[in-house]
Amino acid sequence: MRLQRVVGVGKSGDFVGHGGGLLESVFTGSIATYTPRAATSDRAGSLRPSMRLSHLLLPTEREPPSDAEALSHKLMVRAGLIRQVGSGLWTWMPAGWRIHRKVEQHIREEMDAIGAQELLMPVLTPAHLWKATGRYDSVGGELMRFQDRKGADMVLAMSHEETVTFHVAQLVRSYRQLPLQLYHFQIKERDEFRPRAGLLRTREFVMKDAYSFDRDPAGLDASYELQRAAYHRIFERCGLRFYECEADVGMMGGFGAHEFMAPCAAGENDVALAPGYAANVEVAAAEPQPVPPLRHDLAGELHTPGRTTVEAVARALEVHPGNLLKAFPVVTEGRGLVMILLRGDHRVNEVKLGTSLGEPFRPATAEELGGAGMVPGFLGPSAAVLTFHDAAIRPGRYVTGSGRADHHVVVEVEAGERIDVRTVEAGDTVAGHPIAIEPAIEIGNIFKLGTRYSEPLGATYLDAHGKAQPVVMGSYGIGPARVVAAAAEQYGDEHGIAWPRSIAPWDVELVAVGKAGTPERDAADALYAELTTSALDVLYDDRDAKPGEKFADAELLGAPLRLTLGKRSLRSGQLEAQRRRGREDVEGGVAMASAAATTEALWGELP
RNA sequence: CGGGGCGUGGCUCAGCCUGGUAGAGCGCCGCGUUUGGGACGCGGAGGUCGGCGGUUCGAAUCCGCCCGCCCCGACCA
Repeated sequence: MRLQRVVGVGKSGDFVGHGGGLLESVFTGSIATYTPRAATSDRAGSLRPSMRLSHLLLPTEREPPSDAEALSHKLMVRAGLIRQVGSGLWTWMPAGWRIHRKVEQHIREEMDAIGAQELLMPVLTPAHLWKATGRYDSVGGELMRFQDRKGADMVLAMSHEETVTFHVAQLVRSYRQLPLQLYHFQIKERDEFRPRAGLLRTREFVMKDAYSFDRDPAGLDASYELQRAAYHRIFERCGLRFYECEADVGMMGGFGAHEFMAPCAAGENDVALAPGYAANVEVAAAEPQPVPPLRHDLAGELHTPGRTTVEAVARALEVHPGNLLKAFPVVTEGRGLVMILLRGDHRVNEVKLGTSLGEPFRPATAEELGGAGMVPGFLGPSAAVLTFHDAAIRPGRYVTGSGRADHHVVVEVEAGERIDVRTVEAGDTVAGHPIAIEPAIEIGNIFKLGTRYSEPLGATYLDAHGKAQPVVMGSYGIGPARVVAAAAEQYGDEHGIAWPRSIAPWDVELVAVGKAGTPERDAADALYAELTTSALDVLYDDRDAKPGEKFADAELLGAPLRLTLGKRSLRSGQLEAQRRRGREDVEGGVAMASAAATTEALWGELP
């Protein structure tokens, strides 16, 4: 079962800041301290339970920052959750940090539940660890490097494989100590080329990174599966729409990876989706859409003056672009000039191409093509150059560049070896189902690392036969800030953010309509006091502001339930209640006499 | 790093072309009237106009260099 929620570190539900007299600073709320709370599966963490808005630093804005484009960026700044410090650098304001901490806590509880142990490793890291694994040189400008006052090379960790493996190398000696899983929440520093979209891509962010250490690949498979299942529970608890998909292993190295993607308009990854299938387009493979056969009357060499693009040639010859072969010349270190042929209507996927080639490549220059006797714009298969055909190229007749200017030629392509390097397109099929392509933000990933780090860092253990074996590792990351931003993307509307209840900064916002000293305000004060003893965390808007402003701020901040108490309530004995998701009024309201219990029940039914 | 855009009070912006006492709305402070969807009146506070240099009698405005921020691309977990 889940951990019991423990509350009670804080002093009370209220805080009266400086400036109040002695009498005023006697707290005005009830004693929320040490109130036992029922464990609820999608509740997270222990935070100061309730709060008066008049004492909260919540810098809401009527207008979004002029440079914001992504919905989450606009809304999170407007709602007073985050403020920018520099490019890709953000401060979490108090309300926003509550959300972040709730996400962290869901993650923490699920990591603990699979037996992972929390520790904390430093950001500042001696460079020799990164030199040992080769990443000091291989990673590039994203890794922040500098020297300390003694002149020692240092890095700011962008990930902690090196550090955690360093410890395991020292501390784990025996197979009896394995398997082992360690994790922490720590700042990562990545000097991104281009931070963007508020929190979606930043240069500094908190990451939960977990690492598994096993005796052998079968053990890794088991650990990986534990993490995979925990990830599903975490993102479900956070209320996100998400899917797991096949991923490229990228800079982490290793031999297996899945990404957890949250679909949203501002997402910077494209994901190919079909029933039972989800894959980053960087790895996605699908059946291409068929093209009609090439016109029979075309044959041999064709005069195509000035037609240097697929589109121009197809239009001039009145054929489908898929009847052409497109040539994509690249240069690799190991193989020199290489020609990649694709169907004319397809686009090369550079990540897939890199994976297929197994080495870095760059586009060939005009000079290099000229040196090989080729004319840009009229490229085609050439016996002189190593050539690969994309998997979508079926045997048949195609129009392709002839190798000399202003001429194309019809060629017969036969069956043969293929590599899959094209970008899949909406409408291609997987197992007969057409795929859709959707933008998404990566909120987590899991990698099978194998011995990529344990070998260079000497992380070995003695097996039952007394023989040294490298520890087999996995690595598992989640960016809580991206989880928060993804929720804002998915549940934001023109009024603000309708948080899933499990990560909302407060469970309920109580809006007092009526200024201080009125009977309705006194009633609201009393209700707040009562609610602070319930299982719910309440934000009490006790400001002397216009009702419209309070409602607008409540909708911006997005507590899943809003209670309103005003004169009407005193007359009717009913509070008004509105569910934030869909801005839907609770029919009949909530009886003041049993407000706490009813509100808890209502909250329990929210998404 | 390539292309584009922008930097004027806490926020959104005008003023710049055509040089001449720094403006508006919102927000903030005070007083009053208001009070169920971002009210109104009166009075206030707040800005080295991103920085440095140049031109000029005079620069937010013109010129040069630099810095910062955003978007697209490249790149990237």
